[in-house]
Amino acid sequence: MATVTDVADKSTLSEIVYSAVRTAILGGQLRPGQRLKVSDLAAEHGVSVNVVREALNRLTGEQLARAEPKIGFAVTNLSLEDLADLVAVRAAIEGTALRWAIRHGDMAWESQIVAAHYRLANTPGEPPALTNDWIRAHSDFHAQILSASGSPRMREITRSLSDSAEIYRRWSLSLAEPRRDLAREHAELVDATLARDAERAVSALTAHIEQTRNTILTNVAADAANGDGQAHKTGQRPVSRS
Amino acid sequence: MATVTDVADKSTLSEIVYSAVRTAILGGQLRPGQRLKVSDLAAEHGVSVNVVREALNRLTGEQLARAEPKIGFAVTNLSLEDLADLVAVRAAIEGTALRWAIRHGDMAWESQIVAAHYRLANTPGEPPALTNDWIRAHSDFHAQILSASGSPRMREITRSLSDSAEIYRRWSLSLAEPRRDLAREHAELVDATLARDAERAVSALTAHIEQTRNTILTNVAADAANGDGQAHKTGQRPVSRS
DNA sequence: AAGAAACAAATAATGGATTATCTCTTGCAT
DNA sequence: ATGCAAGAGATAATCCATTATTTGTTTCTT
Repeated sequence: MATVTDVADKSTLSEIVYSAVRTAILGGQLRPGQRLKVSDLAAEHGVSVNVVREALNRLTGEQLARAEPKIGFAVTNLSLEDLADLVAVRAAIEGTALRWAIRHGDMAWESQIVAAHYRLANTPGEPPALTNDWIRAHSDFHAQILSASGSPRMREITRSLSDSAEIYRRWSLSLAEPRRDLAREHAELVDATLARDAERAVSALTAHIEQTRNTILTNVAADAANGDGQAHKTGQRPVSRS
Repeated sequence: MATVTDVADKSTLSEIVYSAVRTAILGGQLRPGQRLKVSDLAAEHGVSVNVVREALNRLTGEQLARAEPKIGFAVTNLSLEDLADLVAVRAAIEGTALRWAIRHGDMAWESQIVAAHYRLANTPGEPPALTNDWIRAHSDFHAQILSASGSPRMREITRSLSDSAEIYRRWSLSLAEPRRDLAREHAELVDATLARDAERAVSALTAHIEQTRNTILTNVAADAANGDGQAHKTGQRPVSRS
């Protein structure tokens, strides 16, 4: 990580650290469950511990991190239960947002979808390679589709859910990726959305979201079958076995 | 506010301050848009500025407060646009949560609804009086109804939306309250929910939520008709007129 | 060998001082 | 009377030292 002094910015130091740590969490450099040591982060970013604590408290408010008194901070952990919950909630809420977008969206919105889909389809790095560029294009694609919901609060909620999904995707990065026609899934979603067919669009979105979960669950099962050796190799195992 | 040293607790000081400020925001003592002066809060709570800054950063992560670099923190502001958005989002998302609860809920859940409804119906302080006890009982009532959704994330999202609604309710506290049969609205919601009639229950919930908005909007219109004199009397006017 | 206790090292949490910036007030120019 | 600039006061943001607590290691006991 670049130290803060390398970055020309008008924000406070704590906002800079907040953004950097947030990016590191979403990007997988900071793993779910990983302890966030204030003094280490302060040294890395060249700031004092208070600045880091402020940033981590803000991430705690966003639930990307957890604060435990006297123990410190850690990246919020993953679990299979939470993944199932996330998928169900995403399908429901993003389905609603998509319906709203289809109802409210205009031509500009449609053109943004087409453009985002074009970018996604032409960005290398689709799973299992999974580059940062592809993840960003994928995120943007989904955000654009929901962007005409007309609801700032819905946008914030779906953004937060999408962030969580990204963390799960990052976590499964090191696992084998079953074959899957992502491009067809995306195209179907775009097609239904541009056709203003809410039922079909929501069905496509739901299937897409649930397929991602299935992919991760399949990977977890495969990982468990490989035994402890591989689990150790992939770092701290974030998924509860209870 | 009690100073921190008066409170016997195992939490960190910053968590104690976070809770106190959060309660003050939700309770209306800290008004929407109000500046949160770090040194004043530190003096009130008998802690250092760093502790307060940590607490305020966490509230910022939760969007109950906003941080503006070099300017400081303020309670998140209200607007008519946001109120409309909040109501639409609540109706949609709580409707989904209610459907899930009706699908998953058991006898224990039903008994909790009946109990919470009983408490609400027998707690004095219904609008326009609007006591803390009534607000708490009302909050609990709604939370219990959704509690069997089986989704921790849905619970968190609806809790956050409910908090926002409470701030809007608090803000409208000083305004006249049109007549409304709240008891009937609540009873209808309980009746439909216990009957496991999802359509009717969601319809009742939506109507209830939207009626609250209508109440607030009516109050705003009445307040505007009263002119600037009364606006000054009720303190800082939080609603944008743009 | 396993468990408990003692000790050392690392880390969390906080207070208070310092510096930078913003806000408010006063004085001057038009 | 109005607007702008300068100065004072208030506040935001950060640093660093200190204290308390947790974690890890070593030693002792059974």
